[in-house]
Amino acid sequence: MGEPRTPGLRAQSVYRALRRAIIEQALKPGMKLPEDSIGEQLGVSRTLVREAFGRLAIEGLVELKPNRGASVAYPTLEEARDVFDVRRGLERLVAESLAGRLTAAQAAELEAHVRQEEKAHGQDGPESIRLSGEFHIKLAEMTGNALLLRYVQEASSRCSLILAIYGRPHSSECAVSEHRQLIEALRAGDAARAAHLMDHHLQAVVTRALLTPRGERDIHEVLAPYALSEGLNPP
Amino acid sequence: MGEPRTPGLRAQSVYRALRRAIIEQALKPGMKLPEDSIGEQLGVSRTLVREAFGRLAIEGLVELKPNRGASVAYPTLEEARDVFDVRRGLERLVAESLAGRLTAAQAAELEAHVRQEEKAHGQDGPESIRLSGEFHIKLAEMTGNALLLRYVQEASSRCSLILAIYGRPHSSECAVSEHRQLIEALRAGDAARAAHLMDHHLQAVVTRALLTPRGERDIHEVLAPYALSEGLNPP
DNA sequence: AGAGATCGTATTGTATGCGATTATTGATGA
DNA sequence: TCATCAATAATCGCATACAATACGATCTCT
Repeated sequence: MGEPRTPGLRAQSVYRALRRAIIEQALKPGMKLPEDSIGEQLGVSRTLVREAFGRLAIEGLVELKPNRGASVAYPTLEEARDVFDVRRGLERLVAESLAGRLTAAQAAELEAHVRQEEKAHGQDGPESIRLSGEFHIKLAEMTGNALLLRYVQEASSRCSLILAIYGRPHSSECAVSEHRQLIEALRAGDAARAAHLMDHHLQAVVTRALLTPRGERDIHEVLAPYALSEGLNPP
Repeated sequence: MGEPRTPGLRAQSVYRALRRAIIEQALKPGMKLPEDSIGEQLGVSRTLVREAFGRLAIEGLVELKPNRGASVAYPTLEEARDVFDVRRGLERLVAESLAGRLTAAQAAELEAHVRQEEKAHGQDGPESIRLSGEFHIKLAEMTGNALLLRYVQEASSRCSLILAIYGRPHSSECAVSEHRQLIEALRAGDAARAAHLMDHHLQAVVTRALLTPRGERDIHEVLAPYALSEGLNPP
């Protein structure tokens, strides 16, 4: 009836739904994802759910183990570092591509966005995080490079997952002032400075947010300190 | 009987087979890929073929149009530029990550590889192209960054496809001397110089190889000049 | 009581089937 | 002769069906 009859669209919908659910932590890292129940929940067959899992696995949002099904990814700290490193490289490229090539309209849009960020800075609900993420996506879009955009989006969503696991509770991720400086450098056409700013900005995000591992993966890691404090000797 | 009984492995095999076939141009850009016949050819059902198509589509090696099925991707020149730009950014990151961190064994491996390239330089069969591609993959592997490796591989295979379409017939892609210089900079731990060399190396690849569009997408473009020369007036 | 074997159930991997959409070919009329 | 159109065949999107595997509970034997 009201269902989308367009082919391939339902597959896309399933993918997007799961993606959002993971990023917003409705589905928590490590959580099991049975094909059956999810398909039922979403009103599609396992086929489409599997298809979505495939894409999400490639993007690093779900883990896919043979004969054991899918679960929300739980990146290790090492993987987290890798992702941030790549993201820095990609976004530096964004900055370089954009330096001196921003139209007036684009610059205005970015500044409007930053003003929004500033407004949302007080309450640190998910709003603030979402906005600072979108700033980077907007920049990537403005390069006009579709592949670059895709990679930045991918890295960005993985970062969300990572911060959900290892991030400090109330780290407001991106400092608004850093975004402002960046825009200024882009306007001035100073590619080197823009790249440098972006690099340090993302570096700062890491050190601000990604230091304290909280919430551990499995019993082992959780209990290890207790065992030690009792003089036990776990394998 | 001899078939892989391991689950998920056949899916992987289909993906790899198609991927290789595309990169080696056994399947030419633009070629239609019917699920049925390919599955039959490979001895699997359409399901697995579709799965492979999905991955390949994400990687930009096949195009997937709704209700029209899959075909080998035929990147536009603009997309080609995008891919090369991103690749440059990624490999620059590779160079920076590796500078001053190469073990003796790694350096030796790279030099051995370059010697092989030199040897194969005379005959410019697919051997030479494969080797110069593998050099870059090897570098990415040595960073130990799995995501970076994946992106470089992806960009690299897309570049193969692009060069197959737009590349000059006998451009030996990578100059061996440039690879040598790069290794030297990495050894010396000069990150800036290594990044710079990599950047210009890839830039050089583009200008050397990617200038003349040859081989057109469809009947239209192929026949247009003939039509004109005969005074015909196609729409 | 505890370790190990056995069976049942849940879930995955892959194939197949059905309806829908698109391409193609042959027929018809201007 | 060329364009238009209808019927047929090919192909796709998705759901379902079936086989294989893994997990858990019970049962047995020591």
